[in-house]
Amino acid sequence: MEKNLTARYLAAKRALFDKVYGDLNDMQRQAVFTTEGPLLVLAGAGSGKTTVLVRRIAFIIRYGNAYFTDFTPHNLTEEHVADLEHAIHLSVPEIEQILPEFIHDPCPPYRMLAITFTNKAAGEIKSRLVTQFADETLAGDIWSGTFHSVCMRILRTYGDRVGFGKGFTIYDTDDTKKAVVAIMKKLNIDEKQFPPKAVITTISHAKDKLMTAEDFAVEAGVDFRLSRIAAIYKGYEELLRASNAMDFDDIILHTVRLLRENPDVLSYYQRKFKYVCIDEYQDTNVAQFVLSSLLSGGSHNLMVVGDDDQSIYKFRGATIENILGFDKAFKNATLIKLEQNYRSTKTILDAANGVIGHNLGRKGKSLWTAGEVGEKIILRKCEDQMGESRSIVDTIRRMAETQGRKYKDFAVLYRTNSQSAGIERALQRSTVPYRVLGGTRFSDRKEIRDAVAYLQLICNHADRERLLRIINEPRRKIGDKTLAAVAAIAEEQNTTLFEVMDRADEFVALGRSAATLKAFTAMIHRLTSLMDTLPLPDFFDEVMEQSGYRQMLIDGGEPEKERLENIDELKSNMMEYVGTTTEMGDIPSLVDFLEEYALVADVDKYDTEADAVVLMTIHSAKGLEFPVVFLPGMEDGIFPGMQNIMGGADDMEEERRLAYVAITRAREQVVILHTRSRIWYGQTVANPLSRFVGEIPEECLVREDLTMEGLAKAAVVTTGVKPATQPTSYYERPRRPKTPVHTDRLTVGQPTPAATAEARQSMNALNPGDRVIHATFGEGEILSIKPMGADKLIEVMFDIAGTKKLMGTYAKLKKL
DNA sequence: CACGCTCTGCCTGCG
DNA sequence: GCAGAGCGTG
Repeated sequence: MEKNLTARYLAAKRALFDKVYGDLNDMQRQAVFTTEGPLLVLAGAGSGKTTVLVRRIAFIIRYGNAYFTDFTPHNLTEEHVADLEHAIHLSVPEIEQILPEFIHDPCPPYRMLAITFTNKAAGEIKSRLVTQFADETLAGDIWSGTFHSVCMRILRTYGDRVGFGKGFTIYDTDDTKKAVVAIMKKLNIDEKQFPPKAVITTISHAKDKLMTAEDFAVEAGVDFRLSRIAAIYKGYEELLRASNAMDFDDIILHTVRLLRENPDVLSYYQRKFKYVCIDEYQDTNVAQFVLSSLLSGGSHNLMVVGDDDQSIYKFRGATIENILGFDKAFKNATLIKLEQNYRSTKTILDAANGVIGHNLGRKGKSLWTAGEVGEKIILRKCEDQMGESRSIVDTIRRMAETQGRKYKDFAVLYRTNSQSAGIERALQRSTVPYRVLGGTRFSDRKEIRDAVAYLQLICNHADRERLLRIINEPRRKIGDKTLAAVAAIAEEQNTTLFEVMDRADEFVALGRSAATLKAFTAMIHRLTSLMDTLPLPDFFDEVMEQSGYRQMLIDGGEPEKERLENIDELKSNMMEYVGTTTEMGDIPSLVDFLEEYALVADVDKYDTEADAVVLMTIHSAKGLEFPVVFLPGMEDGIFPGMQNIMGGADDMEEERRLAYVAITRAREQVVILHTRSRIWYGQTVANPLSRFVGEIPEECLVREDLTMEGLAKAAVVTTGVKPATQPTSYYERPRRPKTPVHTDRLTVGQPTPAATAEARQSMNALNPGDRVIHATFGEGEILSIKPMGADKLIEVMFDIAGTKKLMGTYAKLKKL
């Protein structure tokens, strides 16, 4: 009897939770309610991944392990259980009033850690958490951020334990490159034989795997190539140490080292974090995997969300094995798959499933939808990249007109940034508004880097790379010779460049340059003393004035105008930064700003509001969705790229995942484009259709041929081979079609140079119902007119020749 | 030391 | 096809 009551109580409780979370599907709900132990949520594209993540965090904070716990109050009565059973008929808000009685071991917000990859994702999680809680501060207490920001928060407290001073600097990829090149020069290593880019990638991947310079040297052994890189790695590490700086990889690496080497610190964080959640787990590398296990090592409540099929960042160190081997790495892990897709049509999902199904190394998911079949995927062949670009613009214009779509409904996603140029040109000629994402980032512009380098040097005089960057910018007549002398003295005295310059008059070797060098350090000292007395933007103005940087740009005149504007833009970023942070109470220091600046990428991110077609790489489109997606350049040699065709099977699988990501960005319509021939890196190539397109089920596709050949054939089909010599009796007798003929599979085209403005004009004047005359077919009546590319498909019922479909520009119809 | 010419090499890119 | 790097000259 007692046992029965308990069972009824638990069932009633779970039914109530199920009803309140009824807006989620079964799998999503299970993920939300599973709070204890390692949990892997395999979330397919568009399956509500972020929703689950956010709702689960909110659930744990509010109710703890309320759903799955078998805990029952000891004073359970028949009456109470009956009440609970009846409560199922109440409304959701009413039930929510009851739920607090089931709270079991809830988690205080500050013991919750949520890690994402991008600032954008972190921002989205934060804002969605705020809407989950009425109390904003509750959401604010949650530790949520990127891997790097979370690690920085830890390193800011304990950085000294791994040998970094308080104000350590973060080196970005450009600083790293300069440093590595400098080391290579010093070690006399030929840049031709060892391209710095490859060296940097190798070092970065070593760091991703938690390999130190010593580890790397051991692994390299006697291998000539690797041991040279090991030497560079070692020199680079020493340089970073001397500059009191870390690169991005180091931020993770040193945090792991800190936790591994300091049991007290590890134990503090393990006790602190009761729940750890990692987003985009398929993108994690070895270091991040180790970090996740360390931080969650106290409670073992590690939840990871990801999609092995969307792992597209192997090239920057991600190991798909983290997600594939999660259950092996964490015993008793729960696996939940989210396969219901709320984004795309059935056709799009069938296509995506068809493609990804060709991969072997995957957990195996199959997306499905309760939604509609939708439009077929258009597979369009164009003559060249010009035709490809134009047809995209034409289709956008047509769909905007006929389907009432907004421009922001369209995205053009390509494999490489270089593909954007042609499409941009076509868009520029039209009136279609567009934006291009990617390319040079704001923070990568030279003037921005220079300006920030001044600030960084002011904060950290030891910063060698930043000093070298701006020492002669503007020109101060401090050339390579002088700097080499300074560097030599610094080496000998085992001190920093700045220190030597500061005491330049003490070194005979510096001779006449001493005064110039001292003038420079004096300026930096002067600015350093101003640092804490002025508000940040005013201080920045002062730096730009005293350094002469602003004057240099002004003197540069018209060509430097944009740079000057960018400097002002940076200042307004600062004003914004000061404005937002002071609201939260702290007065932001220069150090705070620089850290934020190093960690937070550009502000000029994708703005969903502006009504414009958006162009970007498939990589940057991950996580986004659009009603209509164009995929130009679907050709073997472009996508998959040549280097992936030559590479191993793993590379091809990654490339295929990228194709999967591309297709699943679309909600309603995909247009795949390829060309007969195109100019690719200055060479004319005729690529075969992408192998990935061949993996899409044929019934998902509808083909269009806009090549010259295709158009010629279409013209033959619609207007007859040699119309003038064909007897009219050859054609069937007049007959109205019983049902409108579908034009789907008809090959249609855009106007060729032959299409004169005159032809277009006369075509535009035509309407269904008009009587027309054709050179060959004689008189007839227009049944319908459909836009096709830039042209029109006109269906005419001729009195003698029967019903024909004609391309407007070829048909030369005359209105009667 | 600054400018201009030629040569090369080229995918994707968060923090 | 184009941009950035490197080299040579005024």
